[in-house]
Amino acid sequence: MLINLYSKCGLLDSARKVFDEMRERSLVSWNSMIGAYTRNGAEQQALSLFMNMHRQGNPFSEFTVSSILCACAANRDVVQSKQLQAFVIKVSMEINVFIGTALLGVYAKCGLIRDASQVFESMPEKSDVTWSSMVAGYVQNELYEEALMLFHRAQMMGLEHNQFTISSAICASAGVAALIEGKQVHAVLCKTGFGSNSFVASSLIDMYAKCGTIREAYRVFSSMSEGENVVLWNAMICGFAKHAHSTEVMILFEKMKQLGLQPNEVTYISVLSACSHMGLVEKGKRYFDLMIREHNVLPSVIHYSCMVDILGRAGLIGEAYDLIVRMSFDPNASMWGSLLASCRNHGNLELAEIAAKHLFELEPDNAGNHILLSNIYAANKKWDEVARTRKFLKESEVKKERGKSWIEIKDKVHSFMVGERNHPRIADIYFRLDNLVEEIKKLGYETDIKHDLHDVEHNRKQELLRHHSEKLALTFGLMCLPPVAPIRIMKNLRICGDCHSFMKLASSITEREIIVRDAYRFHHFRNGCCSCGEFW
DNA sequence: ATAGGGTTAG
Repeated sequence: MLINLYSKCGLLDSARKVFDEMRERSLVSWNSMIGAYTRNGAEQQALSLFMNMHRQGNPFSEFTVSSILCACAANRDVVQSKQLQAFVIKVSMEINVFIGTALLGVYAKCGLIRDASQVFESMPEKSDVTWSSMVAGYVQNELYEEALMLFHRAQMMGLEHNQFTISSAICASAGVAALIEGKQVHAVLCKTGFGSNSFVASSLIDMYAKCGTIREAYRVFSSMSEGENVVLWNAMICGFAKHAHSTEVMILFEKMKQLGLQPNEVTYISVLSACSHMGLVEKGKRYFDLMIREHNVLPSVIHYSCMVDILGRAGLIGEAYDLIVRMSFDPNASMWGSLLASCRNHGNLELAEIAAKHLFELEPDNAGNHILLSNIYAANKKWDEVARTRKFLKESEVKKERGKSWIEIKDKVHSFMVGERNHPRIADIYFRLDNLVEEIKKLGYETDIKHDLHDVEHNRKQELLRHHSEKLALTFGLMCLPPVAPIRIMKNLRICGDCHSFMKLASSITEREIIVRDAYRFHHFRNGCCSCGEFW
């Protein structure tokens, strides 16, 4: 059929011309044309053609409805997806596998994951696509644990995994940053032979990088033929950037250009963020220029955000502010946040107040911004302002997110929070941590309270800082892991300066490699030094 | 004949 031939080549206009010139149109002709629009990203045309079809009194089938559901998924419209389900039930099509699968996909894409899972569980017949759609749906909604549970459930039912379920499960492992899960899925993958699939491989690279095992990520990358897939390269470059391996970022970037691969907007995000983490101002400016002039990539708000970060961290705060004002986008919270942090590090009160004013509007519930500004006031000895912030925070509902760290030991994840004593071996952990602190003090370490953002009294502050969650996780790692194993700790917030100094000294005194992933990136501590070179 | 999954991003 000509319509399908044209639509497979992406020639929608030609397909439509054939459709319009047909003297008689069967149900299949209508379905083919609607499907052609849906598959080629022309969802609105698919919908309006369906309206025409319906208005002219033509009958429709399950084929028509599943295409329409797929077209509507792109709209991510909550009300519309509910209406669609009502429609599906009205025309008694809910037991069709294709329709059920498409419907759960629509719900998942709208964020209605409970509805998606209800559709999934109530389907009398499920195909492999139904299973992979549901696993993917959980991943899209950041419910990684549930995605992995469903993946394992499929396996236990004796269903065979395909590249779709596997790549989603790998993404889920990356999402929880749990190496043990990721390795399990990788083992499943090895038995299937989908390892050369680029979707699978790029999520695998990303997973290993996010789990703190950058060498393993590189091994996967090297095992792939040097094809022309930009996403594979982006995943690897991004991994190196997260791990502060900026030399490797630059090398891979040059190598991909040599191979004739065009870096795209994602490549440049990683390259620029590598520059920002390493304090490479001139290089950053050069790449920003190269991106526009040589690779025709229009800088997005994210690229500008990276540049603001590069300039601000280097102390060029005025220049960073000018860039925010000059660009044609509305500045976002992360940009103002980056500027505010730079103002604190380089002591610029005037721009700090401007950045904070915007942040308070954009993120009224983020207590961290208020505390950051208050710290800047304190550094400038503006005690009235400090007291005002303190009072505001006490009276308002805004709370700082609590620090949490976790570590994988064998097949279990152990998590720690300041002030919480839920862990079965907590007394022992505190005892050993206090000993470690005493040892490290002999090397000249002093608890440094200026890094702490808690709004509490000073002596209490010192006590909390002493037991920050990453220190608890480290102590537990030292207690449980074999002497040569690197200690990998994950943390939900940015690591504070005190813990950073602490980790450096701890890596030297214990002769261990310590890897801490904070909210932004990885720090590799070894022999008293950190890979971030104090830029973070 | 015509239908429903998956990758990288501050």
